[in-house]
Amino acid sequence: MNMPEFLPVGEQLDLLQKGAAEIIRVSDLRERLEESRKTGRPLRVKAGFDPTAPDLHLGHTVLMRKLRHFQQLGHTVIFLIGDFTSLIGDPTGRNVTRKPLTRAQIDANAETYKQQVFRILDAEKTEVRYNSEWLAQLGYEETIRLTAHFTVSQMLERDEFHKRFQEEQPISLHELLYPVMQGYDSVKLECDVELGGTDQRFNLLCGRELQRHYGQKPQIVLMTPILEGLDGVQKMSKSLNNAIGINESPGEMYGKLMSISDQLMWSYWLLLTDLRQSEIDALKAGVAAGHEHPMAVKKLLARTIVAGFHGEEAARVADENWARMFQQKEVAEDLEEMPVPFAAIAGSEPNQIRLPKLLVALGLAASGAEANRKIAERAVRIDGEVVENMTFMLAALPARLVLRLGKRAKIAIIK
RNA sequence: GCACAGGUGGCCGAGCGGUUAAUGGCAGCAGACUGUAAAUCUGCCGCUCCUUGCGAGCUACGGAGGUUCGAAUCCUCCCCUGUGCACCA
Repeated sequence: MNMPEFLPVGEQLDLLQKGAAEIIRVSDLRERLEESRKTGRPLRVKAGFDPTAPDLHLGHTVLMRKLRHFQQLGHTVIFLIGDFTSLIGDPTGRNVTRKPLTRAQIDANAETYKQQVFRILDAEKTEVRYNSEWLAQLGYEETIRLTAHFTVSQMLERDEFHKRFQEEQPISLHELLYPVMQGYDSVKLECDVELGGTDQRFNLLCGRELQRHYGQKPQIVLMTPILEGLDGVQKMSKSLNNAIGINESPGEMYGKLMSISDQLMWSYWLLLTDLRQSEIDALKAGVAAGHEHPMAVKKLLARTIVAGFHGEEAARVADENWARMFQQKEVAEDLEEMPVPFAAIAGSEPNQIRLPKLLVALGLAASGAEANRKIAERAVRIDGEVVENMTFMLAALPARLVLRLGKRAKIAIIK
């Protein structure tokens, strides 16, 4: 009989508490960890994900990293895919109720989700579950019993609902059911711990409530902070256009990380790297005292995070390219090349091309009208030279042009 | 179901018959300055076309019709949201 070995509880807590916004409650977690160590039973730790937006960004990884910490300590991590929830249509996000996804979309999204998640979690040690396993079978009768555990005013206490109610914004009835369903997941999975962002607070607590009703010990709730996006103000989100996707190229990731403010850098260190709190504090003190240049510390941050997703070598290259492009104002070595058929951008004369069309084809401008404006604003360069005209004469055909609009640049191969 | 208040560009929010692609603010993009930072200042900020001009055309103020030389603005119907009423007749 060999029981799994667990680290002393104090050490486990140390890792688990790093970067956690709130734990309800720490004393319960300590107790549960002690019990687990004594009996050799790993804790069951759940986090749920709705496979609605299959592209993960660094904001999601804050939670994933915390899950990994549990995994590293030998506990069981349950990656719960909220397929049933998204089948109905996820109401989060206070504007419109999202349109329900089809089964095929959900499956496809769940697949890409898993691929991305397992860049952080150990696939072998992760229990993947779908909440349709039990939710799809719930009849109306059982649903009524479930919802009877909560009152309307309890539900309206949830900040999101409360706010909408105050602002006279619509709240659909089914949206009130979400916390209930999520809580029921915890019951079915017999969770010891559930992780979520601080925005999930209400839902997480519903799990505790329901577990009590079902005679289970209420789960411990660990909330991770919401990572601020590149603007340093709003939460990182793809739709707010302030996100760094985990599938982005090393160069883009590095560049975006360098664009964050000095102040924001510290929470990125805390939430996105494995550096210990004491080490972060030391860096911070160094910057404050003036022996460390903030840019150097930020470069190290960017390099560390990029290395985590793409490896040391890619991070080194990204680092060099960034310096070349922005510090020495040259063109990076590995700019993306894009083939563009001449016919699509041809002007009225032979070998003449229309630049707005080229910029759109390269994805540097969203529309021809925008490209026009940017050229007029002298924001576009070809091979380093500011563009003065809307058209450009090619010397020969195939041509290779380095196009730059603001901080982004691409190489067009025109055939 | 009835009554009332609303539905304007990514968001908030003016305009309530005519130089209105539609005042402001936020967000965004670019330029200057920098450490590609942040802050600040300046410009831009519906789409298409070219002869890039203070050019031409198209589309837009929930939807569909209508009135008018002319409508985001007036009328009709419809859709959507919020609030109130609802029993004791």
